[in-house]
Amino acid sequence: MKPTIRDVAKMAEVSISTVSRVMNAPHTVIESKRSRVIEAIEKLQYQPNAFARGLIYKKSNTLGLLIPDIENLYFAGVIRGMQDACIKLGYSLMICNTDRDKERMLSYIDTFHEKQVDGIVYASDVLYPECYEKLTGCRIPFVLVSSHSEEFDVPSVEVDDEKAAYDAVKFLIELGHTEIGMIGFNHDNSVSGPPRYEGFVRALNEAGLEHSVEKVRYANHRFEHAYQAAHELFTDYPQVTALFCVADEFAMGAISYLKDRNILVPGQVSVIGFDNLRMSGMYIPKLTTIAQPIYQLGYRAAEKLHELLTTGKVEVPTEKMEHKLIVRESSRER
Amino acid sequence: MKPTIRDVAKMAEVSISTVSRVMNAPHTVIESKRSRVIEAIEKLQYQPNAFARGLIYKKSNTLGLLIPDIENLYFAGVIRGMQDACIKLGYSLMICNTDRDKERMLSYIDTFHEKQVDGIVYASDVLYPECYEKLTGCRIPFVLVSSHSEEFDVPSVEVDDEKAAYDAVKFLIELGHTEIGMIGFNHDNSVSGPPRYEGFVRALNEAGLEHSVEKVRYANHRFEHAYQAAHELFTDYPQVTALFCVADEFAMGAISYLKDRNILVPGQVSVIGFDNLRMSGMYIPKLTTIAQPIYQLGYRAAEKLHELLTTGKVEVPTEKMEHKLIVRESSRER
DNA sequence: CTGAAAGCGCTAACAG
DNA sequence: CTGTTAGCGCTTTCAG
Repeated sequence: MKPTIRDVAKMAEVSISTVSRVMNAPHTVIESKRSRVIEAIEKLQYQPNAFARGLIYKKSNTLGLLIPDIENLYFAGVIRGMQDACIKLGYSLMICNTDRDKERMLSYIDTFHEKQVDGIVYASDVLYPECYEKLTGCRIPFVLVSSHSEEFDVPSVEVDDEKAAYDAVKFLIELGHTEIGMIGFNHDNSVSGPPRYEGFVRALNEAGLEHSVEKVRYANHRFEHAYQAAHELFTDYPQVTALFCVADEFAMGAISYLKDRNILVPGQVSVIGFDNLRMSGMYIPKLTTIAQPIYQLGYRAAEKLHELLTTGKVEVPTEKMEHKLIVRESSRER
Repeated sequence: MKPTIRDVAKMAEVSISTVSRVMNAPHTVIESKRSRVIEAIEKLQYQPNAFARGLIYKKSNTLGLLIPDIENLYFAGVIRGMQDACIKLGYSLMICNTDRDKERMLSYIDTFHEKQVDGIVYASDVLYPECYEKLTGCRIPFVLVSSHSEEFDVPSVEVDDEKAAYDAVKFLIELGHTEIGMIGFNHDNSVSGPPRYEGFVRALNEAGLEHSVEKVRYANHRFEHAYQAAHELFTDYPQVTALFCVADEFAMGAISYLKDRNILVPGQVSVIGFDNLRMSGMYIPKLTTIAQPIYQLGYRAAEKLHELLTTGKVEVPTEKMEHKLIVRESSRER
């Protein structure tokens, strides 16, 4: 059996409250006893039982994270940021992969509830009403990252998707391109899909390139789908010379397709991505992209949740972080 | 306040033991009361408190995972497998990113201990004696994945690294290459580093290519380092025409270097990787590689840990899973 | 079939 | 400064 506070007390020949005190308010216990207790703790490798503590404090010092796909480099970066923030703030982290499946989310929320996580970061997925209801029903505080909600009033951290997409497309236009295509996220199961499309449209309109508005195909978060989407797009519009992809993974899928078709990037087609994944500078060609502060997004989300947990509210409920254009090799003047 | 068993009991007008019974042994309570209780549970959105339960059962139904780098696609795949197994087996998962830092591991083990995880999967890192001591001191059962230990007797799941490396290099040799280089893991902080090097050497020796044995450079798990390692290797041995990389990420880094130097892959140099990451088929050129059953490795590790937890031992303590050569575009006959 | 009561490991008054 | 004691929310005998 694992040693309990009683074992420590016995070994140190003090009462259990004294042991408890050396753990929670060391200076209130006389040196002689304190050192005996500390010694006993070390000898027994004693660790206070988090269940018993949780029962009293009604806190688990654990945060839950609901994330669509851990195998996506974007989310892996977010997790890393969150985890570092959690270390700083004293939380453990429970990560759940939702696969964008609503049932799975709902069931994970139940688990989180049962395990008494102190709060949840809800990443990227659209905030389904059912999830919102359940979360508020359980009274679990939560924040959104890489997402936001029009319907509900929930703190969030993200980039300005519309503006970022606009900047990307504007860059392509300034390069002299007039036939511009896009590979976007489906609008029905993504929250950044619509604003990124709007940014695309705004840049086009501003440049009088309305005719390109229809050169859009949608893909489902993984590069295989982007490969396929690129195939459809270039079959329908072979005249396209520049492509805006709403994710670096899509850019890689599209470039892979173009390569298979022997179309040169950036020789014949310029491609710009979105995210600036860890590997984007290593792709061939190196990806021009809109960088998101991925790590910081995760970090800030955890901080925000912590703020909500400790003060009951957040100063800046919806926060937009800066994006940045990074020009590398996959784009070129027309 | 979250509702407790008392609230449910009150609403259903029964005692708390009856409520407890409908949750744990529904058939032992009469239908009329049972339905009242169930109704109350739903109305209150009641979830039993895992702390209280844990205190009694001395189980958390939570597994811990110690992983070097969540941003590495390889580990992301392992996690995915583990998580699916955990769902099947009824565990939650607590993932911690060690960054290969021993202090960090030790501190995470303390956290796991305190949170009373039922068991731990220790991924890939070398099993430091300090960690082993602590883990056994805490009496937390654990298994290794993508790793093993010579020193200690711990269950493990991995591939046969020596054989896999041998197969990779043999493939290169059969392609007619005689000047073969390698980019490996440092031997001092990786467990698969040495066996993969040995496989390389064995294949070379078997073919009478001993002169290539020294054409090795080491890199530190990320492609930037592999890029640098490739630089050093090709500066010292420009005659190399085939390269064995012990990770796909290394292969990407090396190819990226070669590309920057205008050396064609596979035209002038053939490259073979290791892992078969999710993105390896999307790289340019598509990577020839040794596939590991990444997802299954994670899945099996969780199953093995579960076996250890429930039966107290494992049937097959050290398990090797099958690897497989996948030929794509980055390799070619000499 | 059901309720009362003990107790899991710990903390927090409360006396001394 | 320190020991005793009453719970935290739940499960589990033990009577009835």
